[in-house]
Amino acid sequence: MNENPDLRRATVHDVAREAGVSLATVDRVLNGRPGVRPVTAEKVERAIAVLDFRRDLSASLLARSRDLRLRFIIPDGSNEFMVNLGAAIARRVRPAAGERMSIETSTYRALDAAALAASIDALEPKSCDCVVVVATEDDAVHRAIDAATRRGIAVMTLVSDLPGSSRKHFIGIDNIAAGRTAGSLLGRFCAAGGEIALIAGSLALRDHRERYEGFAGLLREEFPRLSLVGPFEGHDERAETEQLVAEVLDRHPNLVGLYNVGAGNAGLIAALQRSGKSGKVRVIAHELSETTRLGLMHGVIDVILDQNPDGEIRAAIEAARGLALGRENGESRDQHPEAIEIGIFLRDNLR
Amino acid sequence: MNENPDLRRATVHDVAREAGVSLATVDRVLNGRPGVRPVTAEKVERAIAVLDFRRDLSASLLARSRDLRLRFIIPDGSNEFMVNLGAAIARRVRPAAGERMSIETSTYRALDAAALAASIDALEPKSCDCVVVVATEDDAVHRAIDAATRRGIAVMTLVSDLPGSSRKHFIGIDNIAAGRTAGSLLGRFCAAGGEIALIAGSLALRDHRERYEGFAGLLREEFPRLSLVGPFEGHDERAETEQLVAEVLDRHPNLVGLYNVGAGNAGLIAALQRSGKSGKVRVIAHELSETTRLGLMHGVIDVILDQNPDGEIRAAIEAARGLALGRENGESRDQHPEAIEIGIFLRDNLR
DNA sequence: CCAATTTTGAGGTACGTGCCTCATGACCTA
DNA sequence: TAGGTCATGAGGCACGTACCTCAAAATTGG
Repeated sequence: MNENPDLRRATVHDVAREAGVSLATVDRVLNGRPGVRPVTAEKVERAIAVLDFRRDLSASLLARSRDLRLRFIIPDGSNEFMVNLGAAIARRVRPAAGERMSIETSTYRALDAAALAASIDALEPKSCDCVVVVATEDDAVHRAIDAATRRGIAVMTLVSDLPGSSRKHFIGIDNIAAGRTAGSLLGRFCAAGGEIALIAGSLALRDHRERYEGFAGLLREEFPRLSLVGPFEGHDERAETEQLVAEVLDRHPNLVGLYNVGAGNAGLIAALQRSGKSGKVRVIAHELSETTRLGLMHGVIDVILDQNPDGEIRAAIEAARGLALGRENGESRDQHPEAIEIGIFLRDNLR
Repeated sequence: MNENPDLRRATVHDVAREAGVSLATVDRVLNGRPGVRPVTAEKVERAIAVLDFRRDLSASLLARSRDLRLRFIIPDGSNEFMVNLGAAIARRVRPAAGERMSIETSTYRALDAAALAASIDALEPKSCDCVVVVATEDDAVHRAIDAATRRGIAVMTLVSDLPGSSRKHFIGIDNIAAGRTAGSLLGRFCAAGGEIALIAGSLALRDHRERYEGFAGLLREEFPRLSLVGPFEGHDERAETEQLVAEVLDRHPNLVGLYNVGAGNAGLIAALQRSGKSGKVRVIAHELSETTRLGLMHGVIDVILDQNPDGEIRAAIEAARGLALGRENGESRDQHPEAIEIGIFLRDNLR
């Protein structure tokens, strides 16, 4: 049984009384308005700390009679994962509106870093409080993020990080751990030993590289009876991946396992089915989608590692609220958002 | 790019205008106060539907100047999972307070259905809006839940459901799917065939039974080369489970896999280590905890299926907000909370 | 049709915060 | 010391909803 000691949370009035100043001054400090001597501001800060005052976000947004404006910027195109991500965002628009958050989405041509940077630069603080971007590793993007931060827009990265920039949070999975998990599973699936092939989209992509490294490292450490073939790059293209996998299967007739760290799963599935090896080779791939779901159902794919777009979007929205609360305040009382878990799906626990 | 068509959400004022009644009448309808003719109420309901009016929960709680009161009732005792569940609740108390929700927890003696029922009966609608219980299958509990619902307290079940009662939602995993998933993994781990043992706490427990059935069914359907030994009941006791597992390992020297659907993992691990078979038998168990975490790290356990207490608590809180919004309204506009995913953990993706 | 009762309207105050104006006080500089 | 700038206080209105009172209107029963 928990009894709450302070039944009522502290309000700005309490802070004013505790600090021995007027409400107006507290307001000026809280909202970063000018005209407060450092000494006075310090008194207010102390009172805030003493009373553990936390601004009531709902009342705050109510008073401003404006919503917290959140914008997602994601790559467009046919990448099934990004489409799912967009759908996950759309799914959250209504519920978020109920909590006074308006969500907008814009897209940029996939891999077009300049376009992404331009999109970020176009944001004005008066119409956007927080932006969440699926970043590509690029200097222009890096600069755009820093500039947006300076303009007072909170920036977060999603799925793929841009460490070193002024982004407040990264929302996404640990791709090295994902690679190791795939290795751990495949190692147990193929206990008898043999060859395992690794397919990637491009090793220039940070997430693909990290998955590969985690996977290869784990096999080396724990399953010396398994030998790694590849990595091969299929550039996340259906046709190219299909041909690539067909060739690999052909050249390595005793292949026992296959790990695709990238996209292009439709091609992978087609090649496996065509070769007649479906079900005989253990297969792990990434991201739940219509395609991979079917792959699981038909027994072509054994395991899917998934980023859980819904969870990521939820975490992003929650983190945005957190940032909105602690903004402008001297102390950054932002807690890190919960880490995104790697979803592991077999045919039997498909959601 | 999404442009919001109706920039402003509808307010009670809009509803009053649309319905051609006064604000007071709208208020009476919205909050179920008496003194409104059915005809008039109908007009208001129509206006609400037309404008897609949704009460602003934050403003509502602000106006009432009281928080949404949520109570969790969970079993006490040494069950590590329940302790974790309690910790997950505690972790959410502060963040929830920031959204005007006060959370309290009470416990009852594990498996003591009468005590649970009494706890539920003791709740008054004026000090509790919503209660979340880890239910045991019992008629008295069933009745207590129905009575609470009649008193105007929303009830939800957590972890273990009580279907047929008036509980609004069940928050928990699909235990049949969990059992099937375990079977699917163990089947692939032990592709060469052999004997697999199943340990349960008690088959009288709904979740244990369901996991067992899912597991056994899947092995039968997909892995005929594997034969199931058991189920054996260890009553979720450390010592009893340890002795049980030791006996099973002794009597079945060629055992290739082991699935524990219940608790008592400390005993399981001890028995495996003592027998010298740790690492030679593939092991799947349930619930991340200090114990099972160590089991994973040391290679005694291969996979842990987890309920994700944090996710469950979060879902429960979100669902409670949803119920608070739609209460008293004629239409039940409650959407079902997201299903809880079965977490799958190996040594390599421990969170 | 009158009286009793029920239904409805009008308007106020409150919640915690944001934002505005205006007045007053303190401080500095010439 | 006068004139100016800057810091601070006092207070009000707004946001959307809850809840209250009081009066006016509509409906009902006899």
